[in-house]
Amino acid sequence: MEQTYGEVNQLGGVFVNGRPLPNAIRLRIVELAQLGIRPCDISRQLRVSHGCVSKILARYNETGSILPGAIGGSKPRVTTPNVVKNIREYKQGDPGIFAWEIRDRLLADGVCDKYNVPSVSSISRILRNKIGNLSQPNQYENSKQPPPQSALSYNHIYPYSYPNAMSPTGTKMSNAPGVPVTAGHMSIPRAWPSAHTVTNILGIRAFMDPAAAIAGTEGYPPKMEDWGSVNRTTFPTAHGVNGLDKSAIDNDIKYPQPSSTLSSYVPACAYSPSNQYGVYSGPAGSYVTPGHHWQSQGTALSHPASGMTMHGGEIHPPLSFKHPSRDGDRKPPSSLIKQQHEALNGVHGLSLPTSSP
DNA sequence: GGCGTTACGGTTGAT
DNA sequence: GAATCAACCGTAACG
Repeated sequence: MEQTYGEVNQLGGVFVNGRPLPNAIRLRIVELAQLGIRPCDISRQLRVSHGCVSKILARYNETGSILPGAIGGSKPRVTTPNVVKNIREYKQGDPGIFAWEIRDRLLADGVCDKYNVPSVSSISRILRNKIGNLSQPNQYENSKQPPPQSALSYNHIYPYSYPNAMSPTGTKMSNAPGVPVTAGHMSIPRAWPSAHTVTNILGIRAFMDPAAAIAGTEGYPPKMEDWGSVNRTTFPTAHGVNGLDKSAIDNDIKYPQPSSTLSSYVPACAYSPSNQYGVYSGPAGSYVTPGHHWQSQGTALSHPASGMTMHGGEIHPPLSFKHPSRDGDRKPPSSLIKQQHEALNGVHGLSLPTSSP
């Protein structure tokens, strides 16, 4: 898991197949684009395939987030306790009811919508497995009832939080020594089909559920897909815990980038130790900090389409995001204004290449 | 040459 | 605990 491996793409960039680019790179792609740098030049500069640049920028424009989507997992189950409860009621009211009739009633009563209504076979299974013996106490009714889920669709935030938001017992999440542990990463609701909703990716739940945001301080490193909920306030600096940890150094080596600057708003723990590859580990970001402090910290990056505000940390004013599509005057690198170069060189230590070497 | 799209091989996490 | 499935990833190639 922690082993170092990676591949080199045609541009000489290092990547790990199947894994997202580091947040730092993703952020820089967006930043450079906001500065009016063409995607092809961003691709060359960061040594990321143009397809990837295009994808990240498209996603950013669409969702306001540069974070990767939630990898793995399954869609939320449609047989929610509420659905089961209703099915039981239907069955009790009419023992001869057919599964397809139940399905229709679930739709008609607004318990489900067309997107999350269980299939007839699912209903049959529910009837067989969960309702077949009505004398048995119901597992759901004995527990806390979930929030109302009528007409729940995949586009809603599915109550996909872990049973225990604190869940420090997550055995898979080792807390590697020397690796800063971050906060507020658990219990990110997952939504389908789009896992890229701003609220989802940015972990807005931290706003609505401060307890969840705090939960992560219990030493439960964030899943990478949970970066969005990393609470910057809990780790003042990227290397503040143990100074420069090895992973951060590795990152700088393999991704020659001015981490000293970048890490100021891309803290080290964005890639959880459990998800870090050697080539990717190190400073990464909570520049999209969902914590409730981010609006009051430093420069905020706002996304024009979503209205989302991305925490800019210590991003310099020249990096205030502009929306390229609205600038309308995207300039080729060769004609980059001096300010842009200075912004990039000064802020990121980037030496912008020109399109034609 | 730039860029959107997509096939591909890969990873991840829930079931 | 392994297998399966379905989500995601970035690259490379195509148009």
